Amino acid sequence: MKDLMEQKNSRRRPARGSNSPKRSQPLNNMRANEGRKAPARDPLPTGAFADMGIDPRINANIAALGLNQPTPIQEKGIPAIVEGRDVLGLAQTGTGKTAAFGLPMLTRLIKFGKKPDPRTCRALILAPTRELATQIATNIDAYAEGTPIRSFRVVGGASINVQTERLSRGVDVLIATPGRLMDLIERRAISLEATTYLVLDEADQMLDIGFIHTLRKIARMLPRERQTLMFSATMPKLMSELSDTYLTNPVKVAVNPPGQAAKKIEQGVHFVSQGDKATLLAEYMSKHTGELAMVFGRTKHGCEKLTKLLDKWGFAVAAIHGNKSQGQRERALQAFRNGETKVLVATDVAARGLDIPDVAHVYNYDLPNVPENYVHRIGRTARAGREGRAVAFCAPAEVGELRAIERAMKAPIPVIGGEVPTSIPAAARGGRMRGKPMDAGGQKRPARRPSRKPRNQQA
DNA sequence: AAAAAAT
Repeated sequence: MKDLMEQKNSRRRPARGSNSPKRSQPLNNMRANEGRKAPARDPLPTGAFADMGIDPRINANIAALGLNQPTPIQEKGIPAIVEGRDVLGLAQTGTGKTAAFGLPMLTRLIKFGKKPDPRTCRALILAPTRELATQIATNIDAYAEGTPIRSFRVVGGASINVQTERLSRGVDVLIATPGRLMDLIERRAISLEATTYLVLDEADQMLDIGFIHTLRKIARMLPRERQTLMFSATMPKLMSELSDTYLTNPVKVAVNPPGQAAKKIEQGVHFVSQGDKATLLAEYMSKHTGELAMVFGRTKHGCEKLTKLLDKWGFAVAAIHGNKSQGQRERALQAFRNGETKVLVATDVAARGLDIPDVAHVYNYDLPNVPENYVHRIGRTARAGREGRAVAFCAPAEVGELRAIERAMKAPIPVIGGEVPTSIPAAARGGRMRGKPMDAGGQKRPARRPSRKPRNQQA
């Protein structure tokens, strides 16, 4: 199967296959281990993951990848999943989620081995964006190398015939975005009747109207007797409703308080007029040339415009958003991962989950209109224990969004530049109007607006 | 109100 995925990708030459970024560190660890042991022996299952019941072959693979020390979510989640329990995981990406569900699930697939029938899959992983599905597939392949387990990724924007053809042989692990999967189901290219493992990744992003409908339809096609793993960064009401529907007596695992950004990210907000944002961005980036930066815009069109401008100004820049072809999206991401382009301009399609270890800066060129997306966006930096910076550009019209973000994060973002727009009452910024609640009333409303509303006595 | 996901 790998050949198939590779085949599809190999139109572009640059050695792709394992684009695992975590290669460099791992080797040290391996050497350290070899030193202590007789060389050239079987990779004996040792270490924390083996103790949690992970298959020895998989264990050897992840050791080679440098995964030795389980992250909190792995530590809590893996034993439960190995046991066959349902799990509800509250965690952002970057917490080791993919391994947390991937390792134990693959272990079980090996343990209860049986080949998949044609046009069936034994396990299904659903993700909200194509790039995320691709990333998960890459990781799963790396974990499962040398085992009989075969995985395959199906997403939109790629030839459906190739996918149909591959599915005709059946697959152990299917990684999919909902739309394309539904299409394949309707074409009878795949049936979920024998799928006894379901993983919903970034589930809260799949709650959107239109998405959730497809999700429910898909979920109905799986057997009731199955193991379901659900991961979400936040837990809105609809989310817990969903988990009640799909999970049976789940083990709940939460790592770092929901809605809170990781700590190694140095954050700041710079107030600036909308028209001066591009120049300001160029200034910031010029101070850190050679370092990877992600720039988030609000609209596809806005991202496109900004990309052209930055390109004109000489930045090595690429863009990723929903108006680009899948090929362009993949090339942009690949070039960014390689460091060929230092700047990636993106809509919220890239806000979640993407794991690009070298991203040093996140610029919120436009503030997100969904406050939680701020946390996801800045989570693209400071990965794998590195440091990262996140700068938000706030135009006068965006102050409302800024406050919403601060409320969601339960913390103010330090002001690092520009003037706090004057239309905002001073009390609301920083000062927090301590002590005296009402007596500032006079200046709270900035002067009284002329008539407009004939309302009552006033005017 | 915007973006994503099927063509």
